[in-house]
Amino acid sequence: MPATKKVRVRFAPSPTGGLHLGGVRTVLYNYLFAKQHQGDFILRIEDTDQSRYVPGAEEYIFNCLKWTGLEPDESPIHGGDYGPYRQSERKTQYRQYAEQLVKNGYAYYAFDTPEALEKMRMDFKTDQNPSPQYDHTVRPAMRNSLTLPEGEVKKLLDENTRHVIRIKMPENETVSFTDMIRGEVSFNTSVVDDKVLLKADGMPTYHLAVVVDDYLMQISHVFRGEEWLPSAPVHILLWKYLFGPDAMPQWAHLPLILGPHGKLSKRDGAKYGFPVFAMTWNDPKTNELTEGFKEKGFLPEAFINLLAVLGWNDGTEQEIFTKAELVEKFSIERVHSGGAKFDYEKAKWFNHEWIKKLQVTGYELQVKELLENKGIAITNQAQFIQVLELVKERCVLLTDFVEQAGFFFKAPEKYDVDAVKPKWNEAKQVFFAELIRSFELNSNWNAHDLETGFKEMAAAHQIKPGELLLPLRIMLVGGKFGPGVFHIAELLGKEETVARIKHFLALLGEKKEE
RNA sequence: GGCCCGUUGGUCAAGGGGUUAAGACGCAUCCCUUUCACGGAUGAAUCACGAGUUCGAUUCUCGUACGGGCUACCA
Repeated sequence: MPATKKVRVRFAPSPTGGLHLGGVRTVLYNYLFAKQHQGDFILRIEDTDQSRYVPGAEEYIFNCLKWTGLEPDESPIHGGDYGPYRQSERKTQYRQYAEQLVKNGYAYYAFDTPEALEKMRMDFKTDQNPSPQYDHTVRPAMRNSLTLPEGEVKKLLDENTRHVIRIKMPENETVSFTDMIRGEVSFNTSVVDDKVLLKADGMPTYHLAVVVDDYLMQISHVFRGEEWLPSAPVHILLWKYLFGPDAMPQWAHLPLILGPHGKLSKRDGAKYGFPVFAMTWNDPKTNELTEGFKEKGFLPEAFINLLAVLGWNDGTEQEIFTKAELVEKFSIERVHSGGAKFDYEKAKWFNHEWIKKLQVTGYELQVKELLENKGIAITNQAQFIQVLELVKERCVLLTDFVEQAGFFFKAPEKYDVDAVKPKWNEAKQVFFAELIRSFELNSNWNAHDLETGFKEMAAAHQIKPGELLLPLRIMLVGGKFGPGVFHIAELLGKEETVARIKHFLALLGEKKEE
């Protein structure tokens, strides 16, 4: 009996589409647990259902893991000693385990056609039992190696008749196990059906494949979504029959992340306007584009932070965690057992906190790209960094930088003239004309001196600074937003500041004449 | 329908027989800021229900209700 098995955990997605929040959180918890215990985190691709294969989905999953910084130690592309890491490439090894189960009386061949199964469901359907299962009560009525004479079974097998292998669930046994989150969970085998283990195409189903692969890959802990809880007894039994209970990993079934009406879905995201996928997913079949958290403007640091505390906390008031802190503090026992509704407002708050917290060099490249996509070119790198520093506390999403920082590098296209015009007068016109001259002669171009000079001049003209500040802001920014006006002027530089004032004055002149 | 899991403000949640039942998001009001944010202060809002155990239950037990998941040769 291994006293301390090396920690080896895995995330096992099937490559069928976008990677949603719940999936990323499962990755996160697995990753954190592995790193905390100096263990390995493995990515295994569960592509046993060829009918659901989606090209590009696997590569997409890798990209998501890369973006979130939760990269596996072993995977189809990272390699490792327990490969191959795609179940489709492991196909040949599953059959022997299924046959072994048959030989030992724990499983059987079933020759029922899809039509026969359909008929069974119709025949056994009652009001009390609207969806009959292939279980110990119906299997005597079906065509399988338990009901057919031995000779006929052999003949069918020899003729290569299409068949599956099903687990033979005990009629009345209690299967129980300790879930690291929920404590003891138990099931009566009489209500669990005879799950197919090996499909007619020779591929294993999830149930056989997870157990075999987790064994072969020496997985020590299985953390997966709560939706797997009902099939846990099948897996427990398979472990017992195949490898003995001592080899079995420890289990934890993670609570679901809920949308407004149940399990969070892509539909919820579309309907309520928030992303559900880590990164944008382009479905090659429908060509449908679903925006992800990355493209929406989330920082990976914020994304894993908000996911970590959706269902877990360390018992203190801390909410902002770095990845390193999470590795140190995470504990699977403190994960909630109840599902958590996803709150997009709070998610944005996390991102805002991270934008403020992080060095701007941590995301300047992405912001630059966003600006360039809007036709705003960055030429002065030093100025760019200063601008980001100045406006970052006003940005909740990375995409907000376009509005908050864009005007520094490209003059506004639209001006909120209406905010100025009604109160415009000759005195202000004179003031700004003089301001231009004064600015042009200025040799101390910094926010503080600019402000003092501006106020002195206002006093000389007997105009309250407040009445002049807003017009100046509109001239430089185009609207009523942004940091302090003189900080803006400082970063804009003398020439650009003067040019924008002149331009706006000219604009005002035109409008006046209308 | 059956099985399983769950239930502390609108949301995330701490707490686990005796508490003024933390904190965060969001919301409201005020302060700061002659813009918008940040920040600060204050406020409204919670233990699903019913029994039982107990001197005392939000906390333990049992029911009920509600929510969710599963019920495929999908994962």
